[in-house]
Amino acid sequence: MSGHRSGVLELAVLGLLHETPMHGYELRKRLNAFLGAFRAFGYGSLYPCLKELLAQGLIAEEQPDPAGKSLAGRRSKIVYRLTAEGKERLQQLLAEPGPAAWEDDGFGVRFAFFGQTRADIRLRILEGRRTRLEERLDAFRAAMARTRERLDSYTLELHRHGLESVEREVRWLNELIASERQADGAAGRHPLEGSGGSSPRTTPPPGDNDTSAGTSAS
Amino acid sequence: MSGHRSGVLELAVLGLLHETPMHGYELRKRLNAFLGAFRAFGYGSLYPCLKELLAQGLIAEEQPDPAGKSLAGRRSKIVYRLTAEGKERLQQLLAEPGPAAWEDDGFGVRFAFFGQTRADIRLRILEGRRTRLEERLDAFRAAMARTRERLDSYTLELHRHGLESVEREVRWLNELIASERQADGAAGRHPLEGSGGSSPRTTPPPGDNDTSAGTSAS
DNA sequence: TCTGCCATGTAAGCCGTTACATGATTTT
DNA sequence: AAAATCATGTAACGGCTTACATGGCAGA
Repeated sequence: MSGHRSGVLELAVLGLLHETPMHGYELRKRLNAFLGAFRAFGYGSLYPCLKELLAQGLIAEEQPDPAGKSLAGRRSKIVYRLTAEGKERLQQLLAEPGPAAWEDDGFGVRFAFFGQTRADIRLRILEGRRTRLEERLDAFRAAMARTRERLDSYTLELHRHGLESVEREVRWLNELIASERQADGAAGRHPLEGSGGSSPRTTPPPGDNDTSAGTSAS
Repeated sequence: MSGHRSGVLELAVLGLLHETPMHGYELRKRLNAFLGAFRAFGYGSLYPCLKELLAQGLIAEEQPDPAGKSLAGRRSKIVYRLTAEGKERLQQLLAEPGPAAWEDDGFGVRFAFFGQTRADIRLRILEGRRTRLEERLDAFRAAMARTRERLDSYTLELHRHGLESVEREVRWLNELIASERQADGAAGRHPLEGSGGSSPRTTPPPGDNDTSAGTSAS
C-alpha cells in the first residue's frame, strides 16, 4: 500500500516515454521487449508506477481531444507523455553514478539508455560495474579456496560455471570500455567543459591487469 | 509478519543442515559460500526462516552437551539439526520437478544439491531448465526481429550479450545432460566428467552419498 | 455468440532487505 | 579496556508478483 516507485521501473518508464508518448498497455510491451532477458514487468507493477509518476508530475496525460468533443464517458487509451520535470529527473537518474548504477538490477537499464547518457558517465558506470564484478570474483574465489574440499562435484561445477559467466561479463565490459575510450579520444560528440583543464580521472585501480582484448566474434 | 518460508532459503537450509548440524551464524556463512554467485542472504532472512522451520518441526535445537557439564544457563550457539520430518521434506522438495525447479531462482539451489537427488529427477530438471531457456530465447529473438530497427546500438549490444549468455547456458546444460545420460547408462557414479572444459580438473570423488540408482524407474 | 486480445486498474501477499537492538567472546 | 567479531534476534518497509475485477472491441 505504501511505496511503489522503483529504481528500474521508474527509470525505464521515463526513458521509454522520453522517446515517444504511449499508453500503458503498449508501454508494457515495449518495456519487456526493451528489457528483454533480464527483466519483465506485469500490469500490476506498471499501472501503480504510472499513477505515482503522474502524482509527482513527472509524466502527464495527453489530451487526445482537447476539451472539444465529448468522448467523456469513454475509457480507453490514456496516453502519457514526459513533462519537463520528468525529463529533468530522467537526466538526473542517468547521470548519477553510484552503487545503484552497477548493481545487477540497475546496470542493465542504465546501459540500455546509454544513448541518452553523457560519455564520461558511461565510462564511469562501465568501470564501476567491472569493479563490482571483480570484487565478486575475488570473494568467490576466496570462498572456493576455503571450502573446496567439502563441496561435491555438482556444487563445484555450478561454481565453476558461475565464475566463468562473471569472467565473461568482465571481458565484455573491457571491450566496451576500450571502445568508449577510443571513441572519446577520437571525436566524440562534444568535449566537456574541462577540455585541457581537469585531468580526467580515468586511471584504472592499482594492481589491475591489462585488458587482454581478444576480439571475440564467435 | 506472516509468511517467511521460501523456496530457496528453506531448501538451502534444509539441505545444509542435512549434511551437518549447525548454528545460525555459521549456517549463514556456509549458505553464502555455497550459493556463491547467485544468492546471498542476511540474518534478517535466515533467523525468521529457522524460527518457522522449527515451528513446523522440520528442524530441532540440538542438545549441546548431552549429560555433560552444565553449560545450562548459556544463551549462545543454538545448534539446529534436521528432524526426520525435515529429511522427508527435503527429499520431497528435491524430488519434485516443476516450474520452481527450473526458474532462475530455484534451479541453482536444486543443482547444488544434485548430489542428494535421484538420477532421473536430475535429468528432468536439467531438461526442464533447458526448455525454459529455449522458450526465453525464442521470445527474445521474436521480440528482437520485431523491434530491431528502432533500437539504438547500445540496446542492441545489450540484447546481443544477453542472448549469448543464455545460449551459453543452454550449451552448458546440453553437456550436463549428455554426461548424465552417459553415466546413467554406464552405471557410473560421477556424471560430471569429460565435458569440454577449459581447465583440466580432475574431480575427486565426493566420497559420500549412497543414492546409487539400481534400477531406473520408468 | 463466444473466444480472444486490448486496455485499465485494485488487493493481497510474498519474499525478501535494511536498519536497528542486544549481548557474549575473542583479540589487540 | 577497547575494538572486532561472533551470535541472535525484531520491526519496518520495499518492490514486485499473482490473482482478481472490469469492460470495450474484433473477428470466427
